[in-house]
Amino acid sequence: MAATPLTLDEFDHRLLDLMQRDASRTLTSLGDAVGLSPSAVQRRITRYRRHGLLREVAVLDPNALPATTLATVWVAMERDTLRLHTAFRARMRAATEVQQCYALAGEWDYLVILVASSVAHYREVAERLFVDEGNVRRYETRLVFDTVKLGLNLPTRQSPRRRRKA
Amino acid sequence: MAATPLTLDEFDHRLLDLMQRDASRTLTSLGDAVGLSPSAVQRRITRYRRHGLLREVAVLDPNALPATTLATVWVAMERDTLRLHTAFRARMRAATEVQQCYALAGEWDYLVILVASSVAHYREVAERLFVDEGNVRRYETRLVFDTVKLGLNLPTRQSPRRRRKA
DNA sequence: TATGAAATTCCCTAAAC
DNA sequence: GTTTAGGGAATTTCATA
Repeated sequence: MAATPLTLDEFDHRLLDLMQRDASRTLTSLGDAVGLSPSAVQRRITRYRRHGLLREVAVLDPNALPATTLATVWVAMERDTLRLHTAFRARMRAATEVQQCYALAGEWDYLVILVASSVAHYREVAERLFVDEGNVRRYETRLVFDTVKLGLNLPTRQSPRRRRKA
Repeated sequence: MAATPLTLDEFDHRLLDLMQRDASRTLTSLGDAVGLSPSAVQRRITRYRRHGLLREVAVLDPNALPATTLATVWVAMERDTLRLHTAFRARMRAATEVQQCYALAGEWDYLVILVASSVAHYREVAERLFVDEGNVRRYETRLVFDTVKLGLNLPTRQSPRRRRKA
């Protein structure tokens, strides 16, 4: 999916940066910020969407929601079979409680970030996701007691922006 | 911030669920989905925003972006001083390379998810965030080589939805 | 092949009920 | 909560460099 190159110019970088912070801005406001007409902005955004580069979502503040239990889990698989990994990944993608899942290099195969409505609910989910299927050799849970920062902003440039001072 | 209770009814739960998946839907479309008029939907969304519960952001597909290096870092602090923790958290929130930061229970104090444009860039960032300040006792990095799932969807209900079968 | 300006349509927003 | 009406934004069309 989304194997298209899609060349980005400076306008694109600035637009994507702005939209990752706030996707509710109007085309006019975005255009003013980058020096483009609303039409031009809209055409570019349409292109991002068509290429599967961009989607818009609502982000909720976990602290405004009562009884939200977050947990981080590192997972080591039993064997390195492609089949087992594929099944595991499908399970992660399908589970609504899984917020994020990353394949890692090193001692642990995966990092999973889970959300549940209580610790009891978390145990239930962990049992279902990591024990019942039998592919998991070992997993370790660390409960989150505070979310310090929450976002998904990605840099769109190849190199970090130059700073005045190193 | 956002210490308001804010009672949610079934309409709210369904709306928040839909918007976490796709925030670009129109009020009419959302209203049709939950059985409410566009105006009613709009009033509710306005309320979410006023309470700081909801914001809208654009999410980019990391696989559509070349040269995106993701890394997970667990961090143990030198001492348990409130002052040191506060400073650390402020640094995490300020750094654009930090996608997420969670305070953990157990052996490690924090889990940080970082994004950089290259491994070299990552090293530079890690040096700046975890070494230069001197509050960090130990940190361990695991590079991400594949993003299996990426989202921030939170359940808004106290209990998980009942299933037909346990 | 990109742009910006104008016209149209549609949606958001705020009334009144 | 819904229906209504008005203003504003998104989208299309068009002329242009």
